[in-house]
Amino acid sequence: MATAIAPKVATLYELQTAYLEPRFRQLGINSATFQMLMTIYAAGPEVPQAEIARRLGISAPTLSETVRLHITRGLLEQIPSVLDRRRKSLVLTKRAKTILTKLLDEIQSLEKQLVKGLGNKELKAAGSVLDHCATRLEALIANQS
Amino acid sequence: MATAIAPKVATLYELQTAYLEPRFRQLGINSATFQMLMTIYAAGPEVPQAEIARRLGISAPTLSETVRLHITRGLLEQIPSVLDRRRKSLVLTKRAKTILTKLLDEIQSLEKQLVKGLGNKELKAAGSVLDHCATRLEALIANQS
DNA sequence: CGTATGTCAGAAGGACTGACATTT
DNA sequence: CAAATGTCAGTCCTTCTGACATAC
Repeated sequence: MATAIAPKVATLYELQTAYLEPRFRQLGINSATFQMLMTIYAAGPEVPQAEIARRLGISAPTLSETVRLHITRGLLEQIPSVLDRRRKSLVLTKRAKTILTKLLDEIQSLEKQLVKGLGNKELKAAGSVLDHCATRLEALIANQS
Repeated sequence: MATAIAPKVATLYELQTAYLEPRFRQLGINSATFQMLMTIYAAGPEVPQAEIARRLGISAPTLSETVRLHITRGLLEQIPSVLDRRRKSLVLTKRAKTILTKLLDEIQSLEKQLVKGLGNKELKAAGSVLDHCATRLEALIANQS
């Protein structure tokens, strides 16, 4: 069991967080904000808040509160939907997009640093193993919830 | 960049958490408690709370409060140290050790499920890649803090 | 009418900083 | 006396659940 994957993944994840967190803070956000902005951006404006909350794994009131906070910070806009007047479209401001771009650059830079010194072949092999594990786990979680 | 490691690590870590969290809860604890108990157990009784707090990355008052909480839950004992009367030794109760044993079993079971269907060779190779990345990142973080 | 959407109100958990008594 | 150890007090942030108005 010297080659156990799970603890190594946990360790590496924590290191990644430790590396990225100061960079997030320098841009005035934290990783929760980053995740929310990414999710909203990926979802597009017609996905209702309830669905965004579900994807983020938080409650609707929590997202509501967080959205309000980020509107005052100039990162989000909330526009009444024309399709369904109960809904409010969430849109990233220009400033939010700029921040997101910089963070994605940071993540790409992290990746480059990570794999420096590794061959393309072993990288691909490791990626396959991680994908395999993720697929196995997804199935496990789905089968018992 | 189709083989980027960092996001795969993040995904797998989140899946691991999603898998383990219900098992933690079933035993009446959360992952923060698990980490604390593991750290205390690994440190032994003569390591002062201040050092435990440092290893956990939390402040001394926070640990103090958490310790108090876990004493009332019957998971920790706090014994005045004979070496230094300022210090208080932290010791896991029998119940805490039982819970920890069960959780370590769960983690081992997770690992077995994860790697099912993978060869020993590719597992070892993937482990090496993860170790390599962790080492690189540790160096990066150390060099700029 | 029943359901979906977003928000308000109140409460709980977990973390921090600053001040402090005790011991080294 | 200065430093280390653990704790108290007060505060902040984040999240939750339950209740609610509005729209479908």
